[in-house]
Amino acid sequence: MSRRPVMSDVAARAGVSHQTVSRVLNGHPHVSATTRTRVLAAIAELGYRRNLSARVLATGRSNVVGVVAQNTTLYGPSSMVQAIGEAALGADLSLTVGHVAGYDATAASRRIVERLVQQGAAGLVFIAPVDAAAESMALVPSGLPIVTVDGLPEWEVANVSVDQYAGGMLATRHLLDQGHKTVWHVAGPEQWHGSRAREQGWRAALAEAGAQAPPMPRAGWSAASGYQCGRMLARIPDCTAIFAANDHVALGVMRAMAEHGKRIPDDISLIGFDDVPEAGYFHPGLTTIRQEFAEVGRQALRLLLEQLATGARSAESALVEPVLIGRDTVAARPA
Amino acid sequence: MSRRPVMSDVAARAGVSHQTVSRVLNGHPHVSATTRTRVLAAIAELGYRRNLSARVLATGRSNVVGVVAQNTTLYGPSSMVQAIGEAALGADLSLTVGHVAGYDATAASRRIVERLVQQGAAGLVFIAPVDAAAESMALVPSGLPIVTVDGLPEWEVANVSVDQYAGGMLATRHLLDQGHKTVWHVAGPEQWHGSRAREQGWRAALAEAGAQAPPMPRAGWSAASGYQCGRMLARIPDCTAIFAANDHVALGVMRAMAEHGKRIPDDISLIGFDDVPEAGYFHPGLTTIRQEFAEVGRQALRLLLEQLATGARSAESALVEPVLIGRDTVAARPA
DNA sequence: AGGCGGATTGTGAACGCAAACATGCGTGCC
DNA sequence: GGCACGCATGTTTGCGTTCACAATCCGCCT
Repeated sequence: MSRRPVMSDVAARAGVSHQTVSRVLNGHPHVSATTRTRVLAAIAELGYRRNLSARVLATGRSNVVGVVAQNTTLYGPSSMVQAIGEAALGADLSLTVGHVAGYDATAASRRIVERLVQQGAAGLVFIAPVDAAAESMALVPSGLPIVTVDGLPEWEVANVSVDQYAGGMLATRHLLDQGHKTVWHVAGPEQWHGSRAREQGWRAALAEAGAQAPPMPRAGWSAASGYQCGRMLARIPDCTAIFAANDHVALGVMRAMAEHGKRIPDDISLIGFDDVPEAGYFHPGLTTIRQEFAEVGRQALRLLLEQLATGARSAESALVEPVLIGRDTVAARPA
Repeated sequence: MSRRPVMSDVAARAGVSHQTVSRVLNGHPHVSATTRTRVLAAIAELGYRRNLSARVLATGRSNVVGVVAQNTTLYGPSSMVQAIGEAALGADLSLTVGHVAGYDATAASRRIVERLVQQGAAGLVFIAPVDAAAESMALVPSGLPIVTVDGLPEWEVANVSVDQYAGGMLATRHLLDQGHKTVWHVAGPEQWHGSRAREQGWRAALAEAGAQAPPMPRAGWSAASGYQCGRMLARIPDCTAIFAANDHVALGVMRAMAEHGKRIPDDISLIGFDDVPEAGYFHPGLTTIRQEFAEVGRQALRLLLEQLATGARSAESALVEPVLIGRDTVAARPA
C-alpha cells in the first residue's frame, strides 16, 4: 500500500458509498446495523484514519482550543497547563499546547499564535503571567474567543487568576498576627503580574495594620535568587518576619538564614507562596499560600466555552481564592 | 465582514489571480516586485491568514511534529518538553504538544495520539518514561516516524535517554569511594524505566565493589514518599549512605533524618538524582546526578529529522551521559 | 522580420471530507 | 389498491489551498 487509505477506499471495501462511511464515522442516524458493522470492519482492516484537515476544511469547525504557554518548567505555569488539559477532557475539546521556548520569547510566541490561528483553533487560552504576552494577543483575529490566565484587567478579555493580592494580604496578616512589628517581602520578578499583586497585597496589609513597609529586595523565582536576598536580610536585626515571593525563593532564604545562624521559626518567621508539593518537607516545613490551579483551569475553560456558545468575546473574569497552609516556619514574635 | 477572508478575496483586492497570491505567500520566484507589494498590502488590509487545513490537504505535508507527554508537572518531563521545543525552533518545524492528563491516562493518550495522527503530523515524539506509553504507540500507522524519549530498547524505535544506568553507578560508586561499606537505595516507581535502570546501576556498582545489596524501599517521585522511606532508614544503624531516586525523594529523606536526629552528611551521606534547580539550596546542599535535558531534546529532534529525510523508521538510539554534581550531602564514612 | 526563451501571470483540477439534495424501497393507512 | 411517509443509501457540490499546465508579454538573437 503506497498511501494512506481514504474514505472512498473504505467505502469500496465495504461496498457502500463514501457518504455512508462518513455517516458511520460521525454517528449519524439512519444507518442500518449491518452496514455499520461492515463499514467498521473495513475501517479496521484498512487501518483507516480520517483526515482531520479535510474535515476541518469541510465543516469549518475545528473544536480544538489552543494554549499558549511559556516558562513551562516552572511549577505554576506547568500546573496551569495540566489543569486546563484536565478540564478540556470533559468538554468535547482537544488541546493544542504551544510552548514558548527559546531565547526570543516574543518571536516564538508570535509564531505559535500565528500557527494556532491558521490551524483554525476555535479559541485560545493564554497563560499570560507577564506583560510580554499582551503583544502576541494582538495578533489574534477579533472574532476568536480568548481567555487569559493570570492576565491583566486592562487587556479587556476574559481572564481568570488566583487572587494574588488577597494572597499577599493573607500572608502578611498571618505574620502580623503573630506579633511581628512589620513584615519584609522578597518580591518576585517585576514583569510578572502575580508578583506585583502579591506586593500590593503585602503593602495593603501593612498599611491596614499601621506598620511601616521596609525596603523590598527583589528576587527571581529561583532558590538561588532567594538565597542572595536572604544573605542580606540575615544581617538585619529588625527583620523577624519574611514573606517570600514563592516557595523556592523561601527555600533560598531558609538556606541563607541557616548559614547565618538564624533559626526559623525561632528567630525569623517565613512564609512562601504556591505550596509546591515538596514545601512540607523543607526543613522546617514551609508555611505557605496555596493556589488552586485545578480550579483555575476549570474556570478558564468555562469562560472559553461560554464565548464559544455565544460567539462573542467577553471580558468576564474570575478570581480564585488562595488559601493559607500553616506549617512550621511561622511563630510568634521573638521576645 | 462576516467570514474570514480567503485567498481569492485577497486576489480580487490586489487585482491578481489567487495563484499569484499563493506564490507570494510561499516565496516562489517569478513574481514581480510591484505585484508582490500589492498582494502583501491586500493581505495586510484584509487581515488575511491562510487556512492551514486547506494547505495541508493540498500539499499532503504538515511539518508539525507531535509530542505526547504525561506527568508534565514533574521536573523531568516538563524539562524534556521544553528542550524539544527549543530544539524544534531551529528546524522549520512546529510542535503540537499533547499533554496526557486526567485519571485515565491510557484513554487520554490514545485520544491524543489519534488526533495527532489524524492531524497529519509528520512525526511523533513520545516522552515515554513508563511502560504504559508503549500501548498508545501501537496506534501509530507504521509509516510515521517515531522517536521515544526514555523509551525501552525492545520497542525497536529510535530512542534517546539519559543513561540512567550509568547514573546509578556513578552515584553508588561515589558513595562507595567515601568508604561506605554499602549503599542503600530508595527506588523510584517501578513502572518507570528510569528508576529500574538506576536500580540496576546501583546493583552493578555494589557487585563490582563486592558490597552486599541491602533491602530496597520503594518511593514515588515525591518528597512525601521519600519521607516515609526515610523514617525507616533512620532507624537502621547500618545505613550510612543513601542513593535516592531523585532530588525530591532525597529531600523527604533529609527531613526524616533531621527529625530523627541523624545529621547529614556527618551520620549519613545522601545523593539525589536530577539536579533540580533548587537542589543546591536544600539544607545542606544536595549532591546529585544531573541529567542534560537540553542535549536529550537536541538528540531526539536529530533522530526525528533523520527519519523524516530518509522516510523510513529507524531504531537508532542515543544515550546522554549524566554528570555528578558534588555538594554537601556526601562525606567520608563516619568512624 | 520572425520567432524563441524566459519571466510573469492565469486556468483548471485535485486534495479528502461533510452537507445538501436526490433516490429507492418498504410499510401503514384510508 | 394507491398514496404518503420515513428509513436507508447514493450523488453532487464546495470548503481553501496548491500543483501542473497553459497563456501572455517582453526583449533579443539570428
